Amino acid sequence: MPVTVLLVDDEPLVRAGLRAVLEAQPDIEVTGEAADGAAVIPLVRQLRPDVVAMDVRMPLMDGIEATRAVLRTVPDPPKILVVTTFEDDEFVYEALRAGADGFLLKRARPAEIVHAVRLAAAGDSLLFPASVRRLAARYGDGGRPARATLERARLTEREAEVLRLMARGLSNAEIAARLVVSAETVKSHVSAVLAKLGARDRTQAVIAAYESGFVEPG
Amino acid sequence: MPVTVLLVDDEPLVRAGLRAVLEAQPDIEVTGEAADGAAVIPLVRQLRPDVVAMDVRMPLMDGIEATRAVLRTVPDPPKILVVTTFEDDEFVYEALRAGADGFLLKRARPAEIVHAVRLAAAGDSLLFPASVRRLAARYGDGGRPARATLERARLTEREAEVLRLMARGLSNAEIAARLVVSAETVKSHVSAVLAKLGARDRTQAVIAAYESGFVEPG
DNA sequence: GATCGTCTCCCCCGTGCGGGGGAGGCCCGT
DNA sequence: ACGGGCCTCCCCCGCACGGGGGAGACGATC
Repeated sequence: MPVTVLLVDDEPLVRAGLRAVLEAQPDIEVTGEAADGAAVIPLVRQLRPDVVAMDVRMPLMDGIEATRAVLRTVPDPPKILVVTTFEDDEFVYEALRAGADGFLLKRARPAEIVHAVRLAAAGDSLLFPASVRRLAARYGDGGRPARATLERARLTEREAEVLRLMARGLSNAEIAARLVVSAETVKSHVSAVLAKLGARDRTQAVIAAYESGFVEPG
Repeated sequence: MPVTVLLVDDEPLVRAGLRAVLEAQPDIEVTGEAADGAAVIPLVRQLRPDVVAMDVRMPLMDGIEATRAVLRTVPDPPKILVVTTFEDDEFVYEALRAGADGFLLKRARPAEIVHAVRLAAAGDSLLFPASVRRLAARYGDGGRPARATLERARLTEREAEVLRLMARGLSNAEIAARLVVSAETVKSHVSAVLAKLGARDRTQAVIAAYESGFVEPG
């Protein structure tokens, strides 16, 4: 049986885009749409979708409020994916606390969006971008347990941290300042990252980070 | 024969939405897509669409610049509809001055979007929302540039080519070999790219390329 | 004709980067 | 208790990188 999805966004164009992307998949079915969070609860009760794609910024009731409302009042609630334009740490944490299961970045490629919906439907809540995991780890009780392991590479924790900062354009000196270690230490980590990724320089490493999904655009 | 449309927006989701809305019409055909204004001119020359749906906010080259560039360099140019999220007076007036033929508001209903495209294709340029006419009336014949628009990243053909190769991890020497020019020439282009993108080094430039959709993962 | 933008090539020069090698402290697991 | 990752820091060194200049050739535009 297919994964059923409810779309909640005040912009018809975004709804149309999500519908087009999702309905291209044989195993995903968009069973309803809503233009505001205020309309979500009755629709969820009626349609009982597996996943709700929820915009954050809506006129009457925003996505955070609506997420809280659904999770508070609906028994056996659907997975909720928050649709965002930017990775805003502030509101990402709000959504996390409200109980959202993941994010759909508007900048993401269709395949990634489809993937996120499938993951959410399967109960897998590992689809948070890096910033969310950082926040979840930092704030602790935010909701889901934080994911520490990154199986994508055999990078150590520290090396992954360094790679993330490299992928944000920081120099070795800036990374050192950020991590409060010496520049020599950063150089060691960078060299290790390059060796493990088979990259010749930091640029190739960053490319690998993007291509592997280790970091995501947006 | 159908109305042909080129979609230019850095968000794949918006492109998918426009495509879904427009292709539902038998007399409208989406013949191409681009993720940044920098890619528009060659595409317009190649596809010769009737209408271009142009986003305003794009990383490398914004919709205003791209609109100017198209109208300045392409003979018998297409009608250009600027896609906006909000009715931003600033953008609206800039777009107007750049020569845009109309607007597509993301909040608009599909029928209105379709209507706007048909009107534009028919050469009717009366499809500005009320705010635009207000502005046009207020500023009259335009006694201002006012805000000196800082030169946005407007990459030349060659620079874009170099950036693409940078984003594939090539060194200056390798790019030189690929393009059959000297390494000095490549250095010149790289410096120009860095300056235009506001990047400090090639790594930051590559990051910008990914974040803007100028290159895409996978 | 003059001007502008683009592409091409060259110089010097400082430095950030990355390789190679080594080393001490720490917490694991066996 | 011992080895093995991991993180940390240090040395030397070569070089690609990038900035700041300048300049000639070509085409398009004015």
